[in-house]
Amino acid sequence: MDDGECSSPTGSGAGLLPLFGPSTPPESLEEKLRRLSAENRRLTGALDAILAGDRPQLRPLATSPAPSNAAAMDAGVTAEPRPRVRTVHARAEPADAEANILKDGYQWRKYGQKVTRDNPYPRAYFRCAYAPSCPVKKKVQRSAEDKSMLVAQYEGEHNHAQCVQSELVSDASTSQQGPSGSLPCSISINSLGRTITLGLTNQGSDGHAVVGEVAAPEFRKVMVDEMVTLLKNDSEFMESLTSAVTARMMEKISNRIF
DNA sequence: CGGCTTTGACCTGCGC
DNA sequence: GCGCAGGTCAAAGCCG
Ligand SMILES: [Zn+2]
Repeated sequence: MDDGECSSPTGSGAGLLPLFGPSTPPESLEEKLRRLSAENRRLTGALDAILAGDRPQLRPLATSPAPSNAAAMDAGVTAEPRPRVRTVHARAEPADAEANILKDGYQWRKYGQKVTRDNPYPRAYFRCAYAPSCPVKKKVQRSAEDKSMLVAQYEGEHNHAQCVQSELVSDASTSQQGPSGSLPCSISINSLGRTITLGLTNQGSDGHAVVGEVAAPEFRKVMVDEMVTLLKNDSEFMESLTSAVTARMMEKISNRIF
């Protein structure tokens, strides 16, 4: 194989937090909107705070096969191997998804492939092509439900640069985050953080109807706008979308990509 | 000829 | 101690 294009390792925090969920039975749309606005303001504040000062404090949320890294250590900044594990959900071309190839801009050397228990698709194990100087590893596996989605798990950080940053479309869909959203909505954020695509997938890999795309400078504003619009249309959908947006935002924040 | 994928074997942690 | 499941090794082979 050969490389060619590159992209940014859009790492994502491993945390999906149950922000919404508990109470939402009888609530006026207006009140809901106010609540969400407040929530958004809170998150914005948190974002600013985190962006202002470096705070590497992440929520150690375990997905399914949590690594044996306790990560409970703090202040110990010695020569810790930094077991940072980032999970990235990304869309891929059908051909790439079939071959478990995730274009992230780095050169990888495949060293194994196994079938896992709960996922019918095999999991591919990659190591960074820059032999042991760069100890980064990644596992790529197709999503069980959405066959066009690749779930990559990065471990470690690269110690070198890559060539070009290509557009890695990282996705967050409600199908993977808790019971709060069963609607098939999703949000995709370009790896450069320039554009945001809100989508409504139709249970399958092909039905990806783009709802809107916005530029980054108006990120928050448009996000709130979108929330309002969708709220007017369908509050349930909005809730799902909010969940997705929040998760994705937390991921972005965690990795300080902006 | 060199680097990389392929693929089954091997290793290891963990639960019973 | 055994078996399972996930992770890695390494021999063989493919391809430029
Ligand atoms: Zn690397």
